[in-house]
Amino acid sequence: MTKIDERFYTVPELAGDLGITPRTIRFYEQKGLLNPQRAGTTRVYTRQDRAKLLLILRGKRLGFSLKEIADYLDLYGADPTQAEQIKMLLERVRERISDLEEQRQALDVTLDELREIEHQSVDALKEKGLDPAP
Amino acid sequence: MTKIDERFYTVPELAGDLGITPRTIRFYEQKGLLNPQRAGTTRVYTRQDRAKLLLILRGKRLGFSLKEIADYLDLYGADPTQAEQIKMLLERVRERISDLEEQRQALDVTLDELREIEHQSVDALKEKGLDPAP
DNA sequence: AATATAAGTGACGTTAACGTAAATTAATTG
DNA sequence: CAATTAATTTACGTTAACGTCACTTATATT
Repeated sequence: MTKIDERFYTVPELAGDLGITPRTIRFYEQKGLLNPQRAGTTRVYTRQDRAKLLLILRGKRLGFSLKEIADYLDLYGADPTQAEQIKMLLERVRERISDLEEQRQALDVTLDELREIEHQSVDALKEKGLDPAP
Repeated sequence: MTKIDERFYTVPELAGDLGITPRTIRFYEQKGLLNPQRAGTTRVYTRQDRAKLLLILRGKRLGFSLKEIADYLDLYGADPTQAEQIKMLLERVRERISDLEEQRQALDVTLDELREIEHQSVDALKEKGLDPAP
């Protein structure tokens, strides 16, 4: 048993697969988010590395900063039970949710104000006998 | 008649009133959004200038870039009928509305995904006999 | 006039997340 | 082994909207 699946990836390969640029992957490493092995100078990524990169991209999509993602990943592997990791994740996720809910509120307020301006503009143009092209 | 209300403002005064810093006001001028008169080297703002600044701040609140605001303000005074100005405003406002509505959609999708993660995290902690502190 | 206060100026710094270009090194292929 | 291709490194650039700091100039007060 434990015949491990030995599929390796290179930077351009991962970049192509995941729709990002090589520069981005190296940038993440520079920021401490990835630590691939090397074959000479060439980076070699395992499937775990790839999974980690996917986690990073997901975090980004969800609006976390690279710093936050890095903090989270630091618990990765340093926590056998993963309980701390999950707790921290939960905390951040809840923070993020509340941020976004706030943003949503603000966005709705802004939308209302913009619609009001739209309305007024249309009225003003009508009074000049012009067509606002709705 | 036409006894004009001659109230003038200075940079720090406006800044204090409007809750921004003097540097910001000078920055706006540097970007061509304001053109106050001078008494020697000191900037002197009329009530019109103040109104213009309020317009700028409102535009910012609504999410327009300084560039967009500048473009808009350029029509100010260069358009006797103001029809063009209103048309352009309407166009930008509609663009902005549609941007924001899109953002709102994306935000809702993100929120859903985050809530899903929250849910999973809570479950995972429960299985370890830990309290997720809801 | 000397000092103090206020206003202005110019240059540079900040933040985030990379992009770009040029120069190097390494690996592969004929 | 020479040439090509691939990967890396290094350094600097980008964007937006200002903030900071160190001076310099101007006005006001004593």
